[in-house]
Amino acid sequence: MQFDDKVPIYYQIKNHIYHEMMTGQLAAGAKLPAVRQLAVDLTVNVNTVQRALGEMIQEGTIESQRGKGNFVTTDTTRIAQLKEQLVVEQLERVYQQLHALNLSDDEIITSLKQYIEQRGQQHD
Amino acid sequence: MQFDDKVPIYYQIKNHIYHEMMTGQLAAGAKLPAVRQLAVDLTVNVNTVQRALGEMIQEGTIESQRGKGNFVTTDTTRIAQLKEQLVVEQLERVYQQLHALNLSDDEIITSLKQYIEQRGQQHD
DNA sequence: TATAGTGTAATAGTAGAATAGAACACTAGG
DNA sequence: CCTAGTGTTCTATTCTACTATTACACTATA
Repeated sequence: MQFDDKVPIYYQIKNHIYHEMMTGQLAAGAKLPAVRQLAVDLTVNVNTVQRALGEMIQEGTIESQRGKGNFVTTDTTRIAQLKEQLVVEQLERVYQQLHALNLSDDEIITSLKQYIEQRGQQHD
Repeated sequence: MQFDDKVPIYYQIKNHIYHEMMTGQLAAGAKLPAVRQLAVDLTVNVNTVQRALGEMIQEGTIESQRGKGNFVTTDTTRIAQLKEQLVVEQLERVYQQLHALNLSDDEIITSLKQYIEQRGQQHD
């Protein structure tokens, strides 16, 4: 896996797993790959995986069963809340950053629209 | 100054200075505060300031004059390009992140609009 | 020419992230 | 009961960001 060295790997692993949860690759109640397998897949150490999972267990995002494995919570409401929270965090950050670059509210929206339009022409 | 411990301080200092350049607090050709003063203002070590400035000097964003000080480049085209680049970087990142959370192009734009609208009602 | 203000560089030490490796605890199935 | 698969924990080590401190190089000016 590709990592941005500007941000801790364990943090990026959390986002990676969130991604799979939100896209349905990891449905509610699903069993995650074994920590040692995850470590291999992500080309990362087991302890780093464990650190990421540890935080997600604290959050209630996943549930750990010793000897069995780690499982996505079956609480779909919890997952929906999590998604909303993650989206808002992203929006807050980009808004703050673009505002700091002196873009007005309208300019922020417009520039995003333009970016997506141009992107649509070139890719996908 | 407030720092996010998920990203290197020297990196956040660069953004801080970019911010002041884009908002005109640091106009083209303007002299930056002395590195030791910046260190005090940002409650950070001189070497950390120097690391941030060093990268900006490499970029051509600021110019260093030994014994005199550091100055914002007078090349306004360069500054405009930099701003465009920084904006696009932010857009790319938020697009990728929200896309990873399974939001469609339209949902991304809509959610940003909603966020800004709600924000406008509560703040400022 | 002396001094204060500036950028630059080097050293040494601290803390946190990440790694490697081993050991321990629990579960399921033969 | 044994074994394989699982999560959990611990120690030691490496690397990088950051800090603290000092010294050096250059500029302007009194």
